[in-house]
Amino acid sequence: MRRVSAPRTARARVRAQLTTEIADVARTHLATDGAAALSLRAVARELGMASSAVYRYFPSRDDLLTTLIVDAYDALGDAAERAEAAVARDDLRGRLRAACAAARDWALTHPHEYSLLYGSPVPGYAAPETTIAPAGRVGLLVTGIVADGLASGALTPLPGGADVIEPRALADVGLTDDPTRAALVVAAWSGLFGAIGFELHGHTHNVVSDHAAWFRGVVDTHADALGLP
Amino acid sequence: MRRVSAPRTARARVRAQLTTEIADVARTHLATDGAAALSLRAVARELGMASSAVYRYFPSRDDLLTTLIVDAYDALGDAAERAEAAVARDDLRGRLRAACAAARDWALTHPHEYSLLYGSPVPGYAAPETTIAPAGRVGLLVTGIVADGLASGALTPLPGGADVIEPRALADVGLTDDPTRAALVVAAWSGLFGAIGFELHGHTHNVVSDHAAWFRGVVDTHADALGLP
DNA sequence: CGCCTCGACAGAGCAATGCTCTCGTCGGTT
DNA sequence: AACCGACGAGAGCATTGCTCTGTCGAGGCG
Repeated sequence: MRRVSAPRTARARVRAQLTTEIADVARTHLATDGAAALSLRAVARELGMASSAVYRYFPSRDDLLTTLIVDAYDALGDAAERAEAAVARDDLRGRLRAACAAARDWALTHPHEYSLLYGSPVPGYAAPETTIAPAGRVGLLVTGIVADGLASGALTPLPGGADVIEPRALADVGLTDDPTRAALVVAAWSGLFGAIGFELHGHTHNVVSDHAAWFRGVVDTHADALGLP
Repeated sequence: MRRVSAPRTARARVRAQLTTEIADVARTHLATDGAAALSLRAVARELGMASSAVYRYFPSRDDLLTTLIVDAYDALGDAAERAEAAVARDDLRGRLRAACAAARDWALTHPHEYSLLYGSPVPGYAAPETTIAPAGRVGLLVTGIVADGLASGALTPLPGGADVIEPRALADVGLTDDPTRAALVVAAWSGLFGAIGFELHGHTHNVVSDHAAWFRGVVDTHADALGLP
């Protein structure tokens, strides 16, 4: 949420304060009513200010949404990273399980925020540059687990590996010599969020009885595909 | 789209006609502008009628959306079923590949409709009963492939199988004696739409270079997990 | 210490939305 | 032929995002 690092003047300080205050109120509205119902006027009302005053802090509703999106990505990333960090480094499968379970928990506790991130994009909203870095955190986390396995020798590169993954992305995460597994990582990543989305949006209603157990199975299926011991 | 089977009177016929006409215009708006931008008034304008007149045919915007959703589910289901039907019955993996590829193609050609089905639910919109049957068609299709394999002996039931899937759903699709595989089917189903959604919503931007090949890999991973020969 | 500029805010206003209500009108039925 | 009900139009209400104009107060400069 911090917009600028050092609020020098008192003016700037109170401005930063109000900015976060607006974002906080907006976040609660988002959490209770969903993204599409997020009304700038309602936020202003709750803050006791005129709707036009909010525009001094956020040039448009989309900008407000952007900061909420970035915050949500960060919260989700934090949750997953914290859970994953608590597991022994050489327990690759355990790290994946922990990260995935934390992501699911976060999604279940923040359904509307999750939908904002991984559901249909908001109409007329084009994700700006600032969102792409936080968006990759969970993917990076999974990638890191696999990269660790390769580095320690617990995993050996898989054969094949056509040009499905961007070489640039491959190099960034140190998986240049195992592109096949990189593709599997992306598959696991998307499958993970597909499973969470299905549960969240009710597509498994009357089909899955124990969602937690089913999700664990999904994660283990991906762990098997990745060859995690 | 057909609302009632036999329009007896001329009145009923012209009514049915106008009803589908409204839905058709709404569908084009949905296809071009997305679900949230679908405006009842804009549809009425394009049809040259007062906005209030539309309410004689659809009691609310949500009802219009519901018929669009049902139609979209049916179109997606049709596409997948047609593609799958063209493959030799004993080629289980080929059938899965065909169905999945068709689903992806349909999603890429109808992104907004796809988002309406598998993206975040529209705010304040509660999916009525009528949507759940068409929604399950693609899942049923995948299930049918596995069930065929079990019936022909190409597949043998997997061990284990905790109570993760609803017994009722298990019985409905004839997978009572292979609950483990049923859970894998649901996993494949959700993973499939997770992958499509990732591609569609740009989460794999700068990561995946060849989406078609990557998607084939995802499908084959699930086919492997399901044990398809 | 006084002035003055600039940021902050409020309110009115515009175009648009979903939905309701009322009021004519025309078609099909008894 | 009379009538009843479906149909369509128009006005209206509450709401939204966003802009514009005017006013006030606090901070900086002379």
